[in-house]
Amino acid sequence: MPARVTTLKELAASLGLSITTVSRALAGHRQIALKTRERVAQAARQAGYVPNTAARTLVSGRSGFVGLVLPIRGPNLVDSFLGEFVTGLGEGLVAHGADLILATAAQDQAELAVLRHVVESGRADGVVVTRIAEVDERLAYLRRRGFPFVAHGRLLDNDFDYNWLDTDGAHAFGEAFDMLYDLGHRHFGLVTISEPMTFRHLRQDGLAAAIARRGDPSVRLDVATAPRFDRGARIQAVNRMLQRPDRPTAIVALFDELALTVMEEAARAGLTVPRDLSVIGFDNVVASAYAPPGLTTFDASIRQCAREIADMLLTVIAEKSAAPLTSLIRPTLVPRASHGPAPLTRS
Amino acid sequence: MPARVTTLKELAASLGLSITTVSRALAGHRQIALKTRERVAQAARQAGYVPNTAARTLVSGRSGFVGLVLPIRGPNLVDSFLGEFVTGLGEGLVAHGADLILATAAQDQAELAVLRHVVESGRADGVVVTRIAEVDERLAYLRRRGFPFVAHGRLLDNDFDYNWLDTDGAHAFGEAFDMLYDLGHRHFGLVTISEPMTFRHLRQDGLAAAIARRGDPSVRLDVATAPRFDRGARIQAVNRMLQRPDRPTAIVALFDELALTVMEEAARAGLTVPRDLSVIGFDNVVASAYAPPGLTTFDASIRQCAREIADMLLTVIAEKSAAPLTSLIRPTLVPRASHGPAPLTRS
DNA sequence: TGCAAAATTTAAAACGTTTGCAATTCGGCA
DNA sequence: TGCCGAATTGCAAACGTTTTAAATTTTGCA
Repeated sequence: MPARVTTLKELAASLGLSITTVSRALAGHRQIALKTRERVAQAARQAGYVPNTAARTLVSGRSGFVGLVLPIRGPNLVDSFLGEFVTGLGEGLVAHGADLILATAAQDQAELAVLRHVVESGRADGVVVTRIAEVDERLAYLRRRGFPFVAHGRLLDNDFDYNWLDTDGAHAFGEAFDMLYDLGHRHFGLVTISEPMTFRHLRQDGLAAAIARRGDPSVRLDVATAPRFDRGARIQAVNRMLQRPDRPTAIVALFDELALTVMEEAARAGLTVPRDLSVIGFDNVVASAYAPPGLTTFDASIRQCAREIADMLLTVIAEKSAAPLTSLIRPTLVPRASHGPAPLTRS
Repeated sequence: MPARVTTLKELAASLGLSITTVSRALAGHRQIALKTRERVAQAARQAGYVPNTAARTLVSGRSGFVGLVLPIRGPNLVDSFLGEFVTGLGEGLVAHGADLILATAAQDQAELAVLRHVVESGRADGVVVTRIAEVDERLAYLRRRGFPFVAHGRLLDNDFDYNWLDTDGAHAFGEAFDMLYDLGHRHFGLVTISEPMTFRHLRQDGLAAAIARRGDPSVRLDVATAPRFDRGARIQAVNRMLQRPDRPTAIVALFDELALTVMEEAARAGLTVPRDLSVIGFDNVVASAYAPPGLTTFDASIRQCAREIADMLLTVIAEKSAAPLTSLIRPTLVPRASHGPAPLTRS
């Protein structure tokens, strides 16, 4: 109720004890008499005492925070990734009394600089790194620095060990291929992005591996690439693929947003999904359930992954053990209505 | 590059200066010789010096953080609200060198307790409060405590002054009514929630006011209410409204999620939107663009609002002036294909 | 050259907590 | 009653920074 915060000194004075004793009593040290501990706990509760984070951090070297550098985003979010991710992290952290710090990278500012600032200022005991790039200076920095972190995603080469959790996109894309192949499709399209993120390789490689496994030389794969945030270019790339006389009968998109574009453009081109064209996405964004005829996609359960990432990170922070934690989550197929048998005839 | 952080003491020692001088030089105090300031800045840059947040906070009493208590959410997020809101806050904060702290309320934990903890621990210089309830103990606490905050949303009664930013839902719902009335609709339905949030009143009152303004006694309004997170109950409530022989010809939903349910159930009941039924939502979630035939709704530009909230809060923190800041943002109509003329005949 | 004023730098306290070590109190036994 | 060890409590340092007040150096002018 008071306008000022209660401090340990005040609490100690009101109890006629030393600061040391009160501090220890609240921490539950057994060397403090049980009766004293109870008396202190009672007084602290009544006074609404909450220890000052800055002071505690300063002396203990632990802030109780985990950092996340906010991905710089385009003008419009089209999915709930960030919300789910942050919610999941929060859920995982709160179980251990930790909280989340969100550091935003300003427009002109490199994400690495923000990360460095978070780390060097001692704001956080560990960080989560998302959207892993092919050459990721953030991971290199954190490793050099010996700072606890967990990556959401992976590097392509495993030059060094680190903690990561990734969605098994390779497996999903293989599964998508197998399903489509069994439905008679032989001519495939992949819509991907030009940004150097590792997940595009992992997923594309998973697709290629599944094709190779099948060993059918009649299988063909076309690839369309466009910048992630350039909607115009994306539409162009999709249309180039759709309007060729020998267009694919099945298109796999790197993620739902691209798949939705494919469905929109297919409709505009007079194609009926899935009769003329099968489309499969990845992420299971909310809109994928609403976009007619309902997009078949994979659910990566972001929130759940984030929760596990939080757990991993807290483990890493607690015991700076050498053994790197890794986790590969298999996404689940969400079969809706955008895939079907390959069209029988083709000119 | 070093594994340990650089401290002010080390920096001072390496420069042959006192800690005081280095601190002041970095802060840009004019009393320090220009040449010294430059020399210090150079050395700090090279050493990668970043001041320790805990120490700075402890002595200055300012953490440079703004707090947000994460709304406890149901198992599945259906929109990107949180992501947009957090992004907007981050954008607003980073311009002033502030960052965001996200505190999650555990399942069984009251949001107020988490808020109290954030405030009393000195983690944050101010907080943002969302989802204002009819009787909101958080606002009461913050006011009693004299702690800087900005509310996203408003209380119904203006017993005391506080800083808020709200979307003008009342105006939007009035606008929706006017548009539908002019299209010939006379029988309206409102789908709302049972949770005691103030925005449902503000929007419903806006609708009622518009009806009253029109002064047409033939206008009729039915209201369906269901718990926010109980999908089953919501569907039931919607169907009760839809399956009455004299169902409304136009339904306004408190927000898009409800409107999407209305459209789904209407389709299931064999009704064609907008021929048989007009539907209007609020929020402009991504799915509303994809749900056939395209939901007419209002865009509240969450991200923009959040950015302004951040600005307001930083102002409040900087100058604890008495004048309360308030801002009422008018949402823009996003006309899509879910509204149209009232059906001509009715049994 | 000397002295006051201006310019520049520094010592030390403070912020609120944790913790190593020392001091005090207590109970039991001779 | 006196003493020892165990139980309990307290002193003081430390964490890294900002800031007040004071000390030191430099400059300008007689």
